[in-house]
Amino acid sequence: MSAIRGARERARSEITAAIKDEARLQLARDGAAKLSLRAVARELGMVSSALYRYFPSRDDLLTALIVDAYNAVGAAAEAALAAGDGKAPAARWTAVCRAVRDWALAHPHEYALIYGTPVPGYTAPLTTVEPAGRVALTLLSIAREAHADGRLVVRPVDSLPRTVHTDVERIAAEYAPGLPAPTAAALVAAWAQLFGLIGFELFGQFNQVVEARDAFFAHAVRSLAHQVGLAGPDEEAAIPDEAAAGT
Amino acid sequence: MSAIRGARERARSEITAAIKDEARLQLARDGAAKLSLRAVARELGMVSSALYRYFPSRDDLLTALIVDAYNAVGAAAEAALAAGDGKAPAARWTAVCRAVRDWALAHPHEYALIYGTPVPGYTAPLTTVEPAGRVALTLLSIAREAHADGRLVVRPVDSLPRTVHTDVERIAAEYAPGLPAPTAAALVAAWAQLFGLIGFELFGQFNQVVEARDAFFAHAVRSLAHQVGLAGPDEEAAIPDEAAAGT
DNA sequence: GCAAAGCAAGAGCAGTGCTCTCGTTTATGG
DNA sequence: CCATAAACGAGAGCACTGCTCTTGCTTTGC
Repeated sequence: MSAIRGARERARSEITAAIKDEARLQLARDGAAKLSLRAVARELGMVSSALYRYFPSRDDLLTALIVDAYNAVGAAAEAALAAGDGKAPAARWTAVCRAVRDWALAHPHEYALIYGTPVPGYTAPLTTVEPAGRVALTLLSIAREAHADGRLVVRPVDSLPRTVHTDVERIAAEYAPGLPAPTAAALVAAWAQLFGLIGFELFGQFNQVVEARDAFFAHAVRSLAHQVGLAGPDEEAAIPDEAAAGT
Repeated sequence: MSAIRGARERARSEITAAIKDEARLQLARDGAAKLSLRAVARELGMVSSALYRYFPSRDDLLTALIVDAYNAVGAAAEAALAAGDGKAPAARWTAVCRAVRDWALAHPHEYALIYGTPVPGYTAPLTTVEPAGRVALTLLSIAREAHADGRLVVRPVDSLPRTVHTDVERIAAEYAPGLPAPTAAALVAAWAQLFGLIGFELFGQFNQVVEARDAFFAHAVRSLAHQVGLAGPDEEAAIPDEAAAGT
């Protein structure tokens, strides 16, 4: 994918990019449901059928946009992680969460495309699974590094069901060897819950309920970090829960 | 809405119901995006333009379905709450959460309609906000009653931002007077997070990540209850794995 | 009993995704 | 160098969509 193979191939990749750009524009403006192949082609000065030389169907165009969106939010998360290098795990956690939320607020339709309702009969092709995992892996890496640095608070969780244990052990083994299963389970839950918070804010569920969006999100995300065990040593002292559990 | 005003009005309400039923059928089968007025009309043996006598536009039909869906999931939640009357707050919490999830799994497209991406340029009319609040109010009432019974564990939350405090105070004042602000804040967060968990499971984000869906959900929901402060002292020991003495 | 309102039907408009055909251009292999 | 195959753009066309308007018919209410 390096050398210039010829004028045709270069033109092809340029046109493909132009189509995606225009499609992304319309996506951001009107949403995924109103994305029209004909409108994209029209805007690009070509006829609709010509577009099918580049994307075999509307769904394939959407898939390309989905992959891009996953990569964009993943890159935002990773950048926030890298920017917070050296800081306390809890701070990095909040930074990454905030980055994801900021991206979502800035690109609501793209967010909806990947974390909202999947398009009708559409099942995500395998090309999307790797980009889709970037945010999750970013969050996971925070816990992994915190664990490696001995800064992870592993709290005695009321016994983890065995089936869940095997699920999270499999994940931990692959991406964060040594990570305690309860932490991994809490992380997966926090991961899903994070997008619950963002989705509710973005899709209007918080209207007339939560007005202080920023502060509420920050508060909730801090709570999530605590739930995972990422609470920094400074703010950890607050909560000595009633020790009412044993494995 | 009681007396039979006449044959015409009865026919009208019957046809309206038939349209909604058929639309709900197609919604469940193909999803909201593929819901076609013409197809509904065709299936009912009428011509498409006739359908506009009953619903002025496709969006209005969708709105009707949205209201129905909110009421359905709300009713499911309330039923679960009523069924668990007298039980420990945590048990009632999990029961309600489970009921919402069960409803979602049984009606994925209807769930997506109300908790997924909002339809394109669509802004929810005011008729939807009351039904939309039923699940939230059900969850809130658990905390309210637990608080009234002195079974609410109010844990010292690291200081609640003042703006968030006023938000949740407003909610508490209206629906659960006396409920501590930290609890109310935790509840709102848990509410959103609950739908994060359900959405991720339903929309495929848990594919190849979490396989033990039931157990994971139960675990996560228990954790949410604990976060809100609903963990009853008796409930704490009741785990499906080790058959300990429950309530 | 009659005017008004409600109603079903049909035609029609503008738009959609997608397919097929038809010339043209480009790249490649003999 | 040139012929063949592949890629390409344009256009017509199909089946579908939401929605509007007109035309008659039926029910309702005064």
